[in-house]
Amino acid sequence: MKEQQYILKNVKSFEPKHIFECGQCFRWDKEEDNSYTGIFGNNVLNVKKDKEDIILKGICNGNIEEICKQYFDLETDYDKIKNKLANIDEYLANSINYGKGIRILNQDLWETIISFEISANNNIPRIKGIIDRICKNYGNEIKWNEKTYYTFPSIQQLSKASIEDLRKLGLGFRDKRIYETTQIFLKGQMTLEELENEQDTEKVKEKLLTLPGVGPKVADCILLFSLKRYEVFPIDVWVRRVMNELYIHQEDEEKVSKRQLQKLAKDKYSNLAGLAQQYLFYWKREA
DNA sequence: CCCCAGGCAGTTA
DNA sequence: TAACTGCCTGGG
Repeated sequence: MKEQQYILKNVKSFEPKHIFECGQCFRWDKEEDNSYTGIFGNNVLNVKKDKEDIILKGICNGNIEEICKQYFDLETDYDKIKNKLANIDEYLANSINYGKGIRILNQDLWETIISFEISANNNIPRIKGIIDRICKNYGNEIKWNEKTYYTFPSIQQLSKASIEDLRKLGLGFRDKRIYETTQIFLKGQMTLEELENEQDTEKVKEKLLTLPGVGPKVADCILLFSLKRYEVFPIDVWVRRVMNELYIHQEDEEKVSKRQLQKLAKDKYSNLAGLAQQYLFYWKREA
């Protein structure tokens, strides 16, 4: 495949650092020139901000423009979304100001399911390392600029890994969960299509929750980061921290349940709760 | 040495 | 249904 390039002129709401470091993805790495290189699908891409332009360059399996429009959610008007959210309260307005270039990527469902199962009780550097090793061992090679990159393995490719193989890659207790989830999709007991085609968010979530390694938080991440459900509100330790700090009296912090936080988020942010979560999360982690 | 990290699953009360 | 606990592993 040949290298392609696509330049976004004068684009608003697109900051590589915000997009790749707001916690939604694990396969983008910062380069020395502050650009980011990542792998998604069968594409390897470098994203560089140059003043008001975004330069997208890499090896694409198809037309780079169409692929990037889809992956970077370029059809969505983030200015409109941010205006709505910023009007909700001052805290949100501040956090949006901090992560104004965030976009929710349109990520592959299979990769997102496995990646967030791996994220359980884990930290980001280690999650990235584990996923790297999985791709190196079971994905396809793509060469670009003298470097070799690896795609995320398909269901069939990952099914070649035994529980012991996965343990050797450093998955720890998550090995069995990943193995069993892979088997479920390999055997067709659940399909990616049925998840993608189901319109009712609660029904998709119920299905996701039957997978080993998928609990409420992981299910919400899959819904938000791959299935475009902007209304879900994944609560992890950081989101709990930021919600406590902003909305809960200190003496009540221990008492407020996850369920109550969910209700609070829904009441405040309604159908944009997931986007609010991203801005708050990024702000709390960076600031 | 201990503690924790973007939770889940299994067990109690 | 809420509360509690163990879990692989690597870094601070």
